Amino acid sequence: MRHLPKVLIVEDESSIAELISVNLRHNGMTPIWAEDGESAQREIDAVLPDVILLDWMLPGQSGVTWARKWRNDSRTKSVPILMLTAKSAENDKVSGLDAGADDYITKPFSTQELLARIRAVLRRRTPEQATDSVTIGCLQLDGATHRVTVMDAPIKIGPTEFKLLNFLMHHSERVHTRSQLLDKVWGDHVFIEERTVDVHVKRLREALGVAGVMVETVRGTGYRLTAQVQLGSVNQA
Amino acid sequence: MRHLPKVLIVEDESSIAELISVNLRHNGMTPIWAEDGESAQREIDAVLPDVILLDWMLPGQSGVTWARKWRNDSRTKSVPILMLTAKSAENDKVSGLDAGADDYITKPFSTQELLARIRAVLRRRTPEQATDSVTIGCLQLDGATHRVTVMDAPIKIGPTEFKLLNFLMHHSERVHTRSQLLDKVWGDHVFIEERTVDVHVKRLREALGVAGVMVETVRGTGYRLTAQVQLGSVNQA
DNA sequence: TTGTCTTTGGCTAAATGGATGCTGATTCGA
DNA sequence: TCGAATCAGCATCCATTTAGCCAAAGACAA
Repeated sequence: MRHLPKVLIVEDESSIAELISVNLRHNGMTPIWAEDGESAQREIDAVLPDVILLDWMLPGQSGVTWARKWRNDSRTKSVPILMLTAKSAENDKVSGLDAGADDYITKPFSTQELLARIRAVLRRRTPEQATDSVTIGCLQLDGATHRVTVMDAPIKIGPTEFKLLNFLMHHSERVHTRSQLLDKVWGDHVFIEERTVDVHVKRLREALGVAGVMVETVRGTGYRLTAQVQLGSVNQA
Repeated sequence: MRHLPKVLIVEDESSIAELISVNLRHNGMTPIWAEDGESAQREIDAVLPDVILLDWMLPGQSGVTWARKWRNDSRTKSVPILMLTAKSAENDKVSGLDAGADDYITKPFSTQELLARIRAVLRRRTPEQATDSVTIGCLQLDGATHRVTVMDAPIKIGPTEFKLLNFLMHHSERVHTRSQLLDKVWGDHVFIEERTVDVHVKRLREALGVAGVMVETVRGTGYRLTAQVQLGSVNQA
């Protein structure tokens, strides 16, 4: 059973917020209302929502400011934001998307459209990022502290390589195609060339040093992390 | 040869359709153009496309209607649909998402974006290949890790030999003619010399080392994988 | 701004796939 | 039993595919 998606509505007009809430509730979602950015922040601190509906016009700081703030916070970075903009002011769209909104909806909007778009962003699978620690062979990764050690020696590793390694270690001894890696590590809404995975694999190997050989290429298929490193070719002598 | 993804473009404006077609063709896809829903339906009946690009505004029934129809048809149910919506008609953008579209793109769009989304949608929908594992005698093949072991020793094997072995192991103790193998392992659309199977069987035997004898030749017929290896020659005894 | 990280595209080396022709083995009829 | 016909094994060549790698451009944060 899937949990009910929590939708944080940041909207100063209570009538609109109420209207949206009723609709969301009728469609199996849990609305949470905040009338300004500050209280929205408190709600986010308490429970991380699945989607944020953000009014462009808010008392105090504008919605764009909050969007940018949340987008920069690692905790809320991956929460989709839908901007509600008045009229179809083109500039709003630009700055809204610029601030990191995932979509924008112009008021007045039909509830059908709103629901459809919320569902659309919910449908996107966010990348899996486990935060526990794993050990594979001489490799050790701590999800909480973002630290990787090879034979107890800490190594320097970039953010993407970390995410990639995190996924591979949680799903080791198994081949992943580049597509699967893009979906699982980057998320399925990103538009990235498959070959880009190669580059990150290369850099991951580089960063791992001697343990780099644990990242194996499975030609024609993808990549695999293994503890059982093939030392030489084992076919007939 | 990998099959080119077929993209059905349902768009009444020939200039746009042409533009998209050119771009698709340049990126290794096969565009098929239909002016309206009816002809699109005919194209679908003929050959099932891999993706449908559907204009929201169509003569006759609107795109949403067709999307819903295709989404409910078992044959087309799993074909991803990308809706093309006109930006000017903000209010009309009651999205086709609820009708079952997988994504939507607002016109005008960049060709980059269009291609990226098509690729993303193709990636997402690609079914996983069988990843179970089989054991025949001392031979073991694991689809998930893409590994083959002979007496627990991993062996090096190329993609085609892997597929061949995978098939043979799933259908062991049975003779397969060369053309059956071509159909089942290579696919029934390829045109390859039957003798080429011999070459791959040879390479497979080589890769299997001592277990190579498990791949038996049935003269005049084809090949068979067996656990009960005949040790001596079986001529007149 | 600068420096770091990400992404892309191109180039190259290596691996792989497929065809072909030769050779040895097997079958079968005379 | 011999010899022709057939069939599979095998080596090798060439074209294609694929992954590694690099450099440059873009994004982004400090």
